[in-house]
Amino acid sequence: MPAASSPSRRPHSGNRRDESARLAVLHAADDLLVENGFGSLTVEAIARRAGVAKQTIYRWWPSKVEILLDTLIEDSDKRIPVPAEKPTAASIRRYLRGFARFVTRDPAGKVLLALIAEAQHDADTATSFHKRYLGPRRAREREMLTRAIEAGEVAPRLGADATMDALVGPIVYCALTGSSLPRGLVDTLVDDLLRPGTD
Amino acid sequence: MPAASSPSRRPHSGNRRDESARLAVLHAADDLLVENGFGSLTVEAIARRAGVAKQTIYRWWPSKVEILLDTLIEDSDKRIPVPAEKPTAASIRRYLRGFARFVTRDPAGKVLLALIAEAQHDADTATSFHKRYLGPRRAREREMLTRAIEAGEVAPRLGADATMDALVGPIVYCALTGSSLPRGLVDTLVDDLLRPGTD
Amino acid sequence: MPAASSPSRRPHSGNRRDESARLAVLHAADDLLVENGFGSLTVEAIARRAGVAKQTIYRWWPSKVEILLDTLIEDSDKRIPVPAEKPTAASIRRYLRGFARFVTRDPAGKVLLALIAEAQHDADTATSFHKRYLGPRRAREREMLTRAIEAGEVAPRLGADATMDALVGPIVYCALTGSSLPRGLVDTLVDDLLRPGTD
Amino acid sequence: MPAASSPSRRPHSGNRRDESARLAVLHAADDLLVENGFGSLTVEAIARRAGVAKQTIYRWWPSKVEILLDTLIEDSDKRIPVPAEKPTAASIRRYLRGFARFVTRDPAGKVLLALIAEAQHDADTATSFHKRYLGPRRAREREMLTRAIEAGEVAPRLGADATMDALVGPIVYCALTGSSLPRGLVDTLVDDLLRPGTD
DNA sequence: AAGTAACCGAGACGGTACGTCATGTCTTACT
DNA sequence: AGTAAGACATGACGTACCGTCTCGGTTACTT
Repeated sequence: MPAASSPSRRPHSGNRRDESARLAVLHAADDLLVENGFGSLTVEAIARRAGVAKQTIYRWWPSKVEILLDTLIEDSDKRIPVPAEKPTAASIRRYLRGFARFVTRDPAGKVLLALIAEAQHDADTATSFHKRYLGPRRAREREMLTRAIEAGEVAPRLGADATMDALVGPIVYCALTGSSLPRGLVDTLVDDLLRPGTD
Repeated sequence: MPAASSPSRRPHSGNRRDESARLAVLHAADDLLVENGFGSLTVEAIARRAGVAKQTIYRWWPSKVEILLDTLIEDSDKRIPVPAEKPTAASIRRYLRGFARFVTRDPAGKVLLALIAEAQHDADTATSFHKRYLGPRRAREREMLTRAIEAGEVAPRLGADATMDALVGPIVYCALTGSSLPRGLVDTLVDDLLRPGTD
Repeated sequence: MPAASSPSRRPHSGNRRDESARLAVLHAADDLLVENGFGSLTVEAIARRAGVAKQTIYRWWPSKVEILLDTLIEDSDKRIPVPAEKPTAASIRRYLRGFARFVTRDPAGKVLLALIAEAQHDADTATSFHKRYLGPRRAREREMLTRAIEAGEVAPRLGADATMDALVGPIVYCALTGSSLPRGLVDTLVDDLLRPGTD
Repeated sequence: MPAASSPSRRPHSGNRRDESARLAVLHAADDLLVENGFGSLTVEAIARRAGVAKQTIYRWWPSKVEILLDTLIEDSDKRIPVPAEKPTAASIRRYLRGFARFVTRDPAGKVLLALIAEAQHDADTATSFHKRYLGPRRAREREMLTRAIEAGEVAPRLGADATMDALVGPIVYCALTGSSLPRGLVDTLVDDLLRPGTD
């Protein structure tokens, strides 16, 4: 064996940002959050787990919250995209069920809960969370619902935003309190609040 | 009588627990939470603000979370008692409006949000929060709703617990996301989910 | 078993100083010093061990050092009294051998070493130690030596105080450094420094 | 030249140990010991005085005793080196006088006394003190004396170690008890115990 | 081909807060 | 009045992370 490689070293790319380091940080943060909870999620632990220097984290992310936001945005775009084309009552119901599964059973859902929580503790987190995640997502949800209303698919008594809150709120609340989602909750909410089709 | 009292000293009561110290801690914690948020709520700051030794805090509370739980329990028993006698559709509506006001406008409501949040970050907090606050409160809410159902005041399609989650969830969710509660949300929820009388 | 007494309780006497408490404190301090060293000798530990309230200690002794001084004075008067009547070269030699044994092997000797040590760390200890122990003892030793010189028993080249320092110093130094006393050290010191009888 | 140097900032050296921090700690410890005594020498005070974070101290020293040992070793190598080459009766006398001055008058000598004292209170200190300071120093002193004996410069009746104890003991003892060293003590000890030349 | 610039792991640094321990003062209730 | 019990304010302990900094070393773009 020549001098070619030190044994267990991830080689980095030199001049440009090291994509493998970025991914390692994202995954380390996610894993640690799921394993030990946000409370013991520290930048030093992420760096250790990712095999990355602390400074590499601080170079690219202003705080651990932004790391989690990055993972959350990627994951929720992948797992629970907001239906965009021609939404029907059925597709909304499907979306809410997907959201409920994401938030109660998917490890990635823990990140969302943790960020909602941290936003209570820290104003910067709240700002970032709204600007980067919640705002855009709500906009797409509102559009989905508005189109459905215009198409006559659903006819809620409340405005689009308030209706989404009334639908999503119980799901998030159950997830936050650790209660398993009661059977039929999503369906009943959809039936009672969207009054699909008729009155 | 010359040396009767040294001027600026809160005398403590000796062998028994100092009630004034207990209250000072509770209020200091509450004030600091409202002023600076949970993120910068430290035991040292509480002790400073309360004019109390750190050890006095650790003697009586295992963590700052338990301090907040104490204030929350006292405050919410005072401000938003669960109606006990002969609940009607109207009293339930009134209770939910009170709860919404508590959680969105009352400083003491911040404590509830902070504890829901911290329960996401720390398992011990979750346990304590459920055992000492959420469990008992939910039990009383369930009883309230069950009695109203038995009395024919309301007729929800879901079970008592699920119905409470569907009613309370949106309120808490709006508070957590900092959105102001949409006009008419509580009323619509009551109307659509409790189906008072029949349909 | 009458109703007279709770089982393992030393009853206290009410109005006058409780002699049994005094002795319990003295013995507890001594025992703890020998068992764990001065470093972990605390007033609270003494109180626990003696089965006595902390305040009872503070009422009668200004510090733990004074407790140790009390035990040291009683013990060294008992174990290594300074020969008073008609001192001879032989009785001085015997005294020094006794002192050496006390300081290297007797548990009570540990108290002397601890107080010499603590006197380096704390000025009040130094003052108290000199006033209550070292001063009086040195006075008696000087008198012993002076009488022996006047009687022609010994003829040191140095003054009485300096000679005692030269005799006692090596013994204490060996004890402090934990070295076992070299064979023949005391005898050689006596022979070489006191030049008994002749020149 | 505007940004040439930020004025009052001790820049630290990055990856490697900061030598100026090391020295600041050493001097702070030394100064505080001399000013206030070992009793009020705390790690926090050292850190404050040195302008250093407490953790920087704990990173490099396991306890304040080791800090003092470092200063003692450096200082006594500088101030009272053990004569190595061809020791004579005169050089031994000179060494003892230097040692006496060090221990009674030099501020650095206080460190030696404090460590001898602390070794009585704490077993770890005793171990460290012997291994790092007393052992090596005694070895060099023994060698000095052995060579002088072999060269016929001196002829003590005791072994080399015991003789050194008999010479050094009184000096240390006087320093510990705060008595000023009696005039002629060192000379008389040398004369009577080393019996230089003949008998 | 040599020089430069941006990235990387490593880790020391000054800080803040943690939760624990001992201090010496104080009050209560009992004997 | 002396005592056991124990709460209290104070302050040091040693630990864990924070976010900033500098070090050497490694590519990959210049020139």
